[in-house]
Amino acid sequence: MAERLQSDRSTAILRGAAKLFARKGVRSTTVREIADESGVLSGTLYHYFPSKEAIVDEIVTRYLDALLSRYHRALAPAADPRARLHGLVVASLECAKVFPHATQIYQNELGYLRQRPGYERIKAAVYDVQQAWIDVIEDGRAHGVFRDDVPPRMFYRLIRDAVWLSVRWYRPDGSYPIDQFARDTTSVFLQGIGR
Amino acid sequence: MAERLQSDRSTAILRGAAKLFARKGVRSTTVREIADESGVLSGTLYHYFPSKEAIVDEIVTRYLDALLSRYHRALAPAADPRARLHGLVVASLECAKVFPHATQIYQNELGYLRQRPGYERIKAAVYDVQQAWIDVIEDGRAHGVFRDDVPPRMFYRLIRDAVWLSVRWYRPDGSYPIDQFARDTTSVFLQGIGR
DNA sequence: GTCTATATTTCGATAGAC
DNA sequence: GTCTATCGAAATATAGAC
Repeated sequence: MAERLQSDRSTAILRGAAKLFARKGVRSTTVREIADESGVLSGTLYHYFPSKEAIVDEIVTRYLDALLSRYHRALAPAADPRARLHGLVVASLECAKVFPHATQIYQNELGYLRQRPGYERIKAAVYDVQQAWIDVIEDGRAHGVFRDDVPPRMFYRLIRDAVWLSVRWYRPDGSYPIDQFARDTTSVFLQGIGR
Repeated sequence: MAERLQSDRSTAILRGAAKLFARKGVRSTTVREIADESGVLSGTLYHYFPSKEAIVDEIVTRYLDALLSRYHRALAPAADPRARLHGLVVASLECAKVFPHATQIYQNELGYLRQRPGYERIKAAVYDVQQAWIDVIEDGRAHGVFRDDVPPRMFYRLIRDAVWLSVRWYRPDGSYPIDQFARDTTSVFLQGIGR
């Protein structure tokens, strides 16, 4: 049997914590609840993580790494700004499907994380995510395929919020599969930004 | 000098609490912090409100009342679905300008409020807000001015999230005034949903 | 490596003087 | 009506047995 890179306990704790953080918020979730959800007792948590905050940081950091990795894969092959924008939407939604809880934590608790020591560690990743969108939008304007009467940052924020917040209500199922959802989202925004 | 309908202390507490709730979340805000922000000491809070939760309820209830009032004024005169959709966007953004903190609390903490006793009081108002958007969108489809290849609830959620979350980053100023912002938002979504 | 038991801190809320 | 002082509950984190 192959060795695991990470102990099962550690990942179980991260999973359980992410589920609760997403549902109730970081501050409203107690370490005892995390322990219950993970199948251990509260003291055991501190064998794997130095604090509750360290668990949040680990969840968000892993999520951002996965997101940026998908962005790079999605952006490389496509040259057309419209295809690249679609690629970012699909990559974000696929990442939200794999990490639904981390996605929700990221967009719900970013303001809270920002004013805490240790935010520097994830600050760069947050910036890179934003810049990926801005680059595509400005490129589309430069090539004349996106309208230029709306500020790029404005459009970025509109589509970002719409895509990110979908984790609050969208649940993939047979009647409305994720690829259809991604097509609809891109369709509305591409038509909205197009000229 | 005219009598005030509400004591200055009470409104000061509501203002201070809303500011902190919006920035840090309800659960992360302590009653002592609310007292500091409001210029009183913690014991005094309980002369005006029975609990911290009661303060949240009051903030959200007042906000929803103001929002629905604006919706009714905005929807009455316009018959065209496009004009009515624009009216909802403008009404929401104007309300967000007057009550920026309450707007943020509403969209950040609704999940938290939902699972608390006393949610029944605001449940109806939340439903009315949603229904106002759905009605306009379905009306636009029926009249053939909105595209019919995207589910109405899907479109409602896209535009709702984009409009509501603007309070996280949009601050009205001279270089990008609120009416321009409202026109841009409506423009993108109307072009996105149009056919 | 996991648990039991508990130390320590912080929070919401209350009591009572003024 | 406001403040001082504090209670009791709940939370994070630690100590130490096994």
